[in-house]
Amino acid sequence: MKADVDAARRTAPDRVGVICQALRRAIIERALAPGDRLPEDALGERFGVSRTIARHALGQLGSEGLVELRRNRIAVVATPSWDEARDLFDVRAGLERLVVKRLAGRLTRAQVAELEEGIERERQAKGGPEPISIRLATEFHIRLAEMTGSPVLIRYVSEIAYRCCLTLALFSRPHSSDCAVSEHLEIVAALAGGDADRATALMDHHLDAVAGRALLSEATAKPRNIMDVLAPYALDAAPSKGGRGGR
Amino acid sequence: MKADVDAARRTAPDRVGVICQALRRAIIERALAPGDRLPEDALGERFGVSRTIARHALGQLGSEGLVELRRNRIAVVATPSWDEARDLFDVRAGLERLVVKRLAGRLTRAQVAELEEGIERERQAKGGPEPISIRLATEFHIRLAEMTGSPVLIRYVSEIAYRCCLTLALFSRPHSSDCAVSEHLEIVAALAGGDADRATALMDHHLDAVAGRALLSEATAKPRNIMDVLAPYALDAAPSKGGRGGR
DNA sequence: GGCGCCACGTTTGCATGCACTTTCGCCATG
DNA sequence: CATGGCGAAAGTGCATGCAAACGTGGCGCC
Repeated sequence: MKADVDAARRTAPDRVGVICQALRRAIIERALAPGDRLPEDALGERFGVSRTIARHALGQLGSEGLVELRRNRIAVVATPSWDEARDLFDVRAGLERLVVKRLAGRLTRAQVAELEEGIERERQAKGGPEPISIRLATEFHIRLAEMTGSPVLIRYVSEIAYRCCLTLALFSRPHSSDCAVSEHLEIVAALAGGDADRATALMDHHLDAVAGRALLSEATAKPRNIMDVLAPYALDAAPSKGGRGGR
Repeated sequence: MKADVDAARRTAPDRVGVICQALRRAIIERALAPGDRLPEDALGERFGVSRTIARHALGQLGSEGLVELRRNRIAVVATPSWDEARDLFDVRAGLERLVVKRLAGRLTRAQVAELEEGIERERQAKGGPEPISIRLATEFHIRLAEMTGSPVLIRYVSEIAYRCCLTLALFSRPHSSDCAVSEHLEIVAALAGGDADRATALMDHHLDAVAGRALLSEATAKPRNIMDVLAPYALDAAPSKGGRGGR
């Protein structure tokens, strides 16, 4: 019955999902940069699982476009070309238009509050480390998608948002997410006000602006020890050191 | 370089992909119906591979939403609910609008010919077995997406088109794809003529019509999920526990 | 006769092992 | 000094083995 379900949940760690999420986070916060190598066994060792699991996780991320898988070769964090980046942002704009269309005038007071709270966190993080800002900004868009209640939309927007982060890591200049806060606020205001046209226009402009800021120059990749970078992300996933990790 | 790539291709059977494609086709042609069980070892035996590969393929299809994976349980072909079906068609319309917007007025003569040739095949198959018609109609939409040259769009449209086939298998009445041929022709004509507005309108109408024919009402649906069938009967019999399982 | 429990077969979860491929350092050669 | 080939090391591709979990049939108990 209920207890059995709970027991099943407790004994169902879904380690593949945990690793995927950890890697996604690492990518979104730029701990992992495009081109970084992700060998199966190093990954497995880091997360305390066998290659089988690590391999599965890589397969998943590969199908999401975050990781490049080539046969007989080490998986690497995807390195989108400039064209792909433009394409990504373009499709993303289309998808997020769908999101705001569904949301305009339909947000509950609680949802608006939740969004504004998130934006407040963005504002507070503005002075702090850039990766956090990027993560928070991305989470805003994903939270928006989640509020549509459409599983497909949620999946696609999340996926493409992560991939866009990847392109930002490649092409953007340092202070590229400055105005995101006010733009996010405006979008929420338009949504709360039920002005669908204004909301879509704002969202379009917002993404255009992000893409414009992002796709101007080309940055240089900086090689380093990827597995060390992963350490903090492995902490709440690996069985080592009993450090319980919520989430 | 080119030679290396070719060599890699030759020695790269990519059996996971082969199995995925086979299953996708089986689903699209209704050889596999929602709820059908897909045990790993049966699959592996059928395709001459080990469970490892079959498992990988199932994971892939699971992330595409074609297969339902529950921990420690046999994978089954996905059984979308009526709400999910509506959502699917809605998002699909949005995506395909993006496709026609990109394509309007940009199709080469060869591409138009290719599309019309495909539609001709659809017309010829009209008298034949229904699964073939469905497959051809779906391939039209996928081919359209492919012509955008946008990998993301291609992936999303393909995926969602396959999933829509699944909902058709569940909810549609026998002769539901009759008018698809003429509607497809009109869309191609509008695209070739460069009339983006008309093309999007036609595509909207087309998908609306397909969804309408398919999803007429919840009442006409013929759900195969026995538990769902029983739900109304359980209402005055069961104590409470309206809890729909899963996910 | 109905109900609950247990034990068995089936199926998945995961790790490991082996074969094959790629990569890279090293040495011989021009 | 540059270069080309070779061999070891590293890494992936895949199958198989074992343990745990699920579902089911049978049995005993009420």
